[in-house]
Amino acid sequence: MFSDSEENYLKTIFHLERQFKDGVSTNAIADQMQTKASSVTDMMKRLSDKNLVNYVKYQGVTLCDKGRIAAAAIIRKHRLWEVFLVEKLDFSWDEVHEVAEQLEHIESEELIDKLDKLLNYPKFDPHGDPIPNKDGNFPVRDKVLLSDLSIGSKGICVGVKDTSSSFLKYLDKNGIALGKSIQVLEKEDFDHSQKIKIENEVLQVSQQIASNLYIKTTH
Amino acid sequence: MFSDSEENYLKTIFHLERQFKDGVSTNAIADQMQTKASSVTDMMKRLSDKNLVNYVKYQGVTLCDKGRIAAAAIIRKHRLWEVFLVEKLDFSWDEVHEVAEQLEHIESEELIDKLDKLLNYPKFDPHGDPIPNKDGNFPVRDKVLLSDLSIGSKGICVGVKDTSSSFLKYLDKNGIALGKSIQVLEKEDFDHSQKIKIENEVLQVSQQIASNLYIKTTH
DNA sequence: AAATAAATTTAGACAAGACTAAAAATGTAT
DNA sequence: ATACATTTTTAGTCTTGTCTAAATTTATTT
Ligand SMILES: [Mn+2]
Ligand SMILES: [Mn+2]
Ligand SMILES: [Mn+2]
Ligand SMILES: [Mn+2]
Repeated sequence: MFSDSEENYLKTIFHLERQFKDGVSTNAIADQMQTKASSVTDMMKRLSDKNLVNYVKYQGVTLCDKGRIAAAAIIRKHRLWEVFLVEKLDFSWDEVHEVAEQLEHIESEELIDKLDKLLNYPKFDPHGDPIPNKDGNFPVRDKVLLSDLSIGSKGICVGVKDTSSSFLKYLDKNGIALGKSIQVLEKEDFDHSQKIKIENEVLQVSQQIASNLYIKTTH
Repeated sequence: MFSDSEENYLKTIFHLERQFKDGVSTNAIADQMQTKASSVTDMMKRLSDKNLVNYVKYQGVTLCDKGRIAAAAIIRKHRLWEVFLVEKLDFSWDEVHEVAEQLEHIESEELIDKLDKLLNYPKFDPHGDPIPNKDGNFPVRDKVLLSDLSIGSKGICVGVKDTSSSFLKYLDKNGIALGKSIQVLEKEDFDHSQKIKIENEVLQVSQQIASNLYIKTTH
């Protein structure tokens, strides 16, 4: 249907649209995709010709419905493959992204349906990110950054904002994983570090850590 | 490492080398890949520059060691993915080829190792074709075409020569599957059709069928 | 051995995607 | 409002992979 390159552009625009609701700049896309703005301009013209994006010179780009549906399908594939890699092949959550970047471009509706079934229709990927259904709708889940919780709050770890390998490995090393219970014990005014309890372990985490971990509060 | 296109050429040459031991013609490659001989010539020059094939103008092409190893790796991936699709995702053996054609180009040593492990290190794919190991060595198994067996011979179905969907569906419909026992009951001189026993069912098959089914004889 | 047929390569063109350098548009500071 | 800086687009080039048509080489006949 679409080339790998086109799919990567669509996906990137989809993600950047949250941040830049009234039009994504070619530079923003170029930065994200490690390419040049001139290359982006070329591609925007092509995607526009195919009615996948609304592109007005000098005014950035937004996805058309057709483009948004295509983007959601790619994200669905990416995240389902990530679940597969972690659940079935014992990859760790910091290793799956690169491979999923390739697998997301495999074209086969039936393959994805069967993969979805094998994985028991997961709603979230290994990083806690929502997996859209076949219609492109994303499941929603209340979540808040650990850094925004007040002392005493309890919850469950449900996602990460930063998905870099170094952050994920830090979490592994310190026994923080999705699904584990968490409680804020203390907050330090000076550097915004926190003392937290993960399951039954007490741990001190910096502001940088706390602002990249999503929690679903339990009350 | 190599582009999808380069990999497809290498794989095709590998397969055609059995048939044309002393050099595969550009036309043979073009026919197989549904492309034009002139495109093949272009690619042969590129592959030759990369020391993947030996190419002499007008004299056909053979794989270099480097090219043969690369080809085996691609075939390994293709066949492992086919096993995965059938064993884990319940694809039928006539549906897997197209998808495997795409999956074989995914680049990740670790992915294939882990897939191999998940599948319990299979030696043969759903069509009975051998899966090379990491070093590029293919397991061997004695097999002979059903059409070459004499009356009374017994064996096990171990592979198919024709992997077309129509042939595989015919086998499904008539209860012929890899692993099942088979015995030749009668052979008709006139049209070379045979009466065979599959497990406990008796069946009449044409020469065309018999010459596309591989049997491992049991005595 | 020359003539003809078939296979193969070359020449020239095209599309997708990407890059660099230059031009044009937009935004900001005086 | 004008000058300067930044962003974005355009123009021109390159690589990969493909094609058609023409030229060349090899194979087959007479
Ligand atoms: Mn990812
Ligand atoms: Mn993810
Ligand atoms: Mn196959
Ligand atoms: Mn196969």
